[in-house]
Amino acid sequence: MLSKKAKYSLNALSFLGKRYGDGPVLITEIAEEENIPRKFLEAILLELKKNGVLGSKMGKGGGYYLLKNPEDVNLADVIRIFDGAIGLLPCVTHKYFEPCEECHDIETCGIRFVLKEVRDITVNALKDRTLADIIAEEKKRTRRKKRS
Amino acid sequence: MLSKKAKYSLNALSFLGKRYGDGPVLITEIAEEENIPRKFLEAILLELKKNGVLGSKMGKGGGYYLLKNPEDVNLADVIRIFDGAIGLLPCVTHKYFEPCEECHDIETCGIRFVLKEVRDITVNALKDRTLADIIAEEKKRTRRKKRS
DNA sequence: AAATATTCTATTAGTTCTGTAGAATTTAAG
DNA sequence: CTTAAATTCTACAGAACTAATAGAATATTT
Repeated sequence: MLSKKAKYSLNALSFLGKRYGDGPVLITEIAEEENIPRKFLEAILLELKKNGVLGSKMGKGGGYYLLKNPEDVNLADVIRIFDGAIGLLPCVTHKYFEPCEECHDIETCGIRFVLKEVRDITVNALKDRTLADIIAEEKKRTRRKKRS
Repeated sequence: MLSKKAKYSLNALSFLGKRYGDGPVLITEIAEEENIPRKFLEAILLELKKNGVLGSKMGKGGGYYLLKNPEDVNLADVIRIFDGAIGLLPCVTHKYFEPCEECHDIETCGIRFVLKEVRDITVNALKDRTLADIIAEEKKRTRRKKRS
């Protein structure tokens, strides 16, 4: 399961994705529109900035904005910022690698091998999907709903 | 990431899978062999029994044993027992379904649709893999290592 | 009856998660 | 150069969850 931070970050990024190229957007506006606690959102946006996803402008007329095109922001990268590794065990990740204490031999561990396959499948699925997909899907469904 | 309970359960089940058909195995033996805290393992095995994965026998000569063939125990079912839903959001699961509080409209939510796709991919990968795969992989790697 | 195991009930220390409060800093505009 | 409007930084706190332990109760075999 995603943490609230990771989930809220997807909400905020989708919102900023729709505004891509329009200049800074206020934290308050994002918070109100996406139903995210204002102060909590502050920390989230700051973290996204530190990780090179968002840019910001301080002072009057300031706010946050997406740095990259929505189709260049994949979900694996975003989720990892807040929730860390996507794999189910530390020993099947690259960045957060750590051997299990209880493991006899990491080289022959069957659990590790099988869960590594699962990790690769999931990570690839998340890497293949971007903010642009989320935005496009929402637009498609909204249109379809309005027509009926 | 898997909880310790889920991880330990895979260790214990792999161990019991190798003993499938040999009758009850002592908690203590599993705990020692798999480096799992004895008392903690008790709770895990009991949970696996309540979920129809293991059988047990009390008293002298008792212990735990796998009820089904290792190739009929898939990883999705095991993981769900301890860690609940595999999907990244409550709104993309069946059993643990719950709408997000912050969501405007669950029917048009793009995040939901995209993460539902990812969920299905991951769940299918876990359903396709069983205790038999873990055991076979471990044997293969142990043989290969011994030869060299 | 004794020995051996599982089963049940409670508890606890530590960590993480979600969220809040308030002060400090930066920027734009008048 | 002052004021208003923003982000940024530091600190904290309650709630929930995790990992693990302790001990008594129950069941089974010999």
